[in-house]
Amino acid sequence: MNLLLDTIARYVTLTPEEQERVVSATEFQSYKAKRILLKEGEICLHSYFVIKGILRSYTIDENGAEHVVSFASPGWWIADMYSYLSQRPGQLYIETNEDSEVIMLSKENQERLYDEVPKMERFFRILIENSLVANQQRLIDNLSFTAEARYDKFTKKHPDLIHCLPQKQIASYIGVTPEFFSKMKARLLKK
Amino acid sequence: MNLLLDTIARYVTLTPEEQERVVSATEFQSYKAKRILLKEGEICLHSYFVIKGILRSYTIDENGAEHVVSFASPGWWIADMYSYLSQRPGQLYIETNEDSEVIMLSKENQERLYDEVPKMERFFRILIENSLVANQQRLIDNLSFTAEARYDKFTKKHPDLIHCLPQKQIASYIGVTPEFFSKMKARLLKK
DNA sequence: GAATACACTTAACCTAGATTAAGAAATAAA
DNA sequence: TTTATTTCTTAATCTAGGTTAAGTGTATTC
Repeated sequence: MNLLLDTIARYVTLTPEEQERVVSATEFQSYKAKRILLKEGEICLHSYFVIKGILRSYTIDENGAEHVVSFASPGWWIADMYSYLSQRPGQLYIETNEDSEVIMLSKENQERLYDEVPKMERFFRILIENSLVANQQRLIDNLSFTAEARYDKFTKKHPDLIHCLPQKQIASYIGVTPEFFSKMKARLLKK
Repeated sequence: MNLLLDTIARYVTLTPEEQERVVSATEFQSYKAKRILLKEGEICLHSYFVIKGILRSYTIDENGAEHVVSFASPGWWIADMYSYLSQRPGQLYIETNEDSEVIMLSKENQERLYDEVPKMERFFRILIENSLVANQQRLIDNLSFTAEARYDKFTKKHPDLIHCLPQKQIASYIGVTPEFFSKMKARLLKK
């Protein structure tokens, strides 16, 4: 449970009472591997802060192809932001990759927290700023780099994830098919 | 000058004194068409709220190709978010498309505003949430849709912009070359 | 521990979109 | 009004990455 408070402490300083309010606004939960927490068309009622394991979010397009939107390892949040913020049906799936533990925060409780503990509004503001920057960078990378360069960037940025994710998920994240990814990897080994 | 206060009023309610603080934290500026406000390698000192005209942000990749990251028409903000938030050299250019008027807000003044007028922290939090959602959607669209579908979405989402942007900028925004864009448009006309 | 499903590889062939090049239209500049 | 500069179009050719298909691990299930 401390991972959350430690993460918050990196951005804002909470009093013990404020920490208590944060804790009581959240809910602990653990899930088996391959458990789907959210499906397309559902409303994303919680955002998840990962304590243990790995979650991922993805869409399935009209041809049935899966596109990974994000991975979340311990210390990171995951949600269908559109659906969570608007409380309307979204397009994302959220699924555990392995046995996982999360802390759940509902939209209501988050809004209540903003009023009770204004520092939490700052905390989340900064978190979202960081997501926005990362996301924008990923967009730029997709527009201007080759698949090989994107893979290279991914391995450097997430050296830990490389080993515990199935290749097809990495392929999907960088935006290529598993077949092409496999071919590309073989090509890279020859160098 | 009222466009800014009106926009803010859509999300939070400010007292007259708070409005005054907002106004005095900002600075008005007008620019001729094709004026570059920010270059790659520079620090983005301000974020710009557009009153009149159109601005755009873009990167230039290693092959010299331009990639439009965003357009801003009246009522919208634009900045190199990475550089603005971190106050480090960024990779984006920001340029006026036409004669334009903007309201400028520096990072310092924005942070001061957060403390003086906490509602402004909420305002910007919501704004950034919206950007994040839009940006994530654009990423998904790039991964799962064809260029034609992305163009179609763009025309529906920004019917106003279609007519006042050079085609090559629209092509760049949706992620294709001007030549392919031209071919695609001709193809669409035949239907 | 056989059976089934799933992840990964390889290879032949295919296509959306890129590149190159050259001309036509439109803007701007002089 | 002419000249330059930039934008847009068209067409031929090329390529990064997709598709299809078949085969080889490797988990998972019963």
